Amino acid sequence: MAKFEKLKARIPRGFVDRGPAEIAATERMLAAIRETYELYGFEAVETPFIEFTDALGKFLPDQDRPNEGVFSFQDDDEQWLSLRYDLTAPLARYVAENFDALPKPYRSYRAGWVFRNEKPGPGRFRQFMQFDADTVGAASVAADAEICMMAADTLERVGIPRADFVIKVNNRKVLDGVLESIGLGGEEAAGQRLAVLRSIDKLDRLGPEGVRLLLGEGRRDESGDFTRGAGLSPDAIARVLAFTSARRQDNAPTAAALREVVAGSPRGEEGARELEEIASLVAAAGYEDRVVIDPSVVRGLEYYTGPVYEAELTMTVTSEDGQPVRFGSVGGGGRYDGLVGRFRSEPVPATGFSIGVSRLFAALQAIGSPIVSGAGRNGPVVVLVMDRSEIAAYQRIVAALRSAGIPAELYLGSAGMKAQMKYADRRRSPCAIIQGSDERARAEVQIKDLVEGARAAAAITTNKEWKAARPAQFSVPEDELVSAVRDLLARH
RNA sequence: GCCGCCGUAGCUCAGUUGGUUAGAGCACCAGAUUGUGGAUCUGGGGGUCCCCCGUUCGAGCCGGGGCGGCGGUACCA
Repeated sequence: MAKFEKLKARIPRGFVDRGPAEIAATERMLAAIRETYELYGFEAVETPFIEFTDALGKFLPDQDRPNEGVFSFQDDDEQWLSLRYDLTAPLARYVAENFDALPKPYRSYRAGWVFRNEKPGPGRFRQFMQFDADTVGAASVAADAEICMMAADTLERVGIPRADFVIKVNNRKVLDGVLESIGLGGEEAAGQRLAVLRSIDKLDRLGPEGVRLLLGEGRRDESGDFTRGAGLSPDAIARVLAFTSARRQDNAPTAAALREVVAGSPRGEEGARELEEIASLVAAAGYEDRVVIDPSVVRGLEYYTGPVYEAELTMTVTSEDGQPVRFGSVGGGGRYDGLVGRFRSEPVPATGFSIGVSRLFAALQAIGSPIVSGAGRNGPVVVLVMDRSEIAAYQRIVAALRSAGIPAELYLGSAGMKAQMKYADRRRSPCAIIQGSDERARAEVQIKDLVEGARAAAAITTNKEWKAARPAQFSVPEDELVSAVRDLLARH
């Protein structure tokens, strides 16, 4: 009866639990990213998970669908609050609110969880972590170039070889120039412009032919679903596709080709000039092999106003089931000159970059980067309980280990010795401490080296032998316990 | 949102044309060993066969609806 009323233990979809191994590995990766950002002179800042909904640039939720895309709720004074869905909008709020107190340009980084109320997919969750760095108050493309180079350094620092990634750079102004040239310049074409940008954004997944369909009439996918196209003429489609494939062997010829494509559009020409400048800064610093102008990069977000970047992993890895897997983008960013200005009367230029922590982590695991695949840490030394009446004595042993800085715990369960050994094994304990009445009478303790013991077990076949051998177990006087354990830890 | 595939033990799955009390491997627990993690052997716990309705003498299996998972696609401020 009561059985059927039990709550079912389950996690909401799009959310995941993480165990100690993954947490430790992620911490190592985050530390490497942080070191790189700090090397470039960025400083930490932290903002809360929750902001006023309007500060995030989101329209207020309406009655029918209060959580469309973002998790939102009303405070007791009726004001709408939301869980942040990226780290950029909260930064803009922070900078605007503390404008006078911050040095300009303001260079800051932050890592944190963000939330999106969307359908989860492979590698897409409703809670995930981003690690951002932004420069606020610098209009110069030198700031953009620096962010790109830092992104490259970061990927290298976490263990991705130079040959296996590329930081792609494009410029929204150039895109605008192209759109202008095919007659999509005016206000009334805004919707169509967006459709074109979205189509281009799918180049890596659908290829030029898929994008051609999306730019024109529309496309039917394998599942039979139909996506309406942008409705461009064949001529306009050809121009857009020509633009996206304008990438050349090196940055200089690519920039020259782009300048040609946007000739006549002042905004487009400005964008091309900016890309040329970024290219020369990148070349001067020796990053021209990793930071590459690529006109196919768009980035879906509307708030970008100038250069946009995307960090892409180029290597293929074979997955568990033998399928080749491409990782693609693990981060991106761009210039968003209008975002802080929403809160202030004067315009505030800003540019920044965001790493998708979970995706980068998955990629690092797949390529076996030592930063995430290093052997799991040892657990604590486990002190076994042989006589329940002697708990105080065991507690003294644990305390002695702890005060020597050695992680240790008293077994607090109720099982017998065999189960306690299994417990220690499962905790990845380096050793177990055993003191029964015999040892106590002699003021000794047994130390069982579980790491060495596991090694010895391989050669033992019968249980009788195993028991008789008591591999890797030795006895020491109580007052030598700490130094003996310390020696043991030093060996493993 | 739309399209497709799939829901049987903690996990991976088997389950005959609809027919008694639904199985296996792994995992878990215990014993063989008053006090020793592996291996081996023996035993044990664990299932509203996703849910509801229907067809039937009888449903894990057939039909309808729902829910959930996975994949694709769209959206992603």
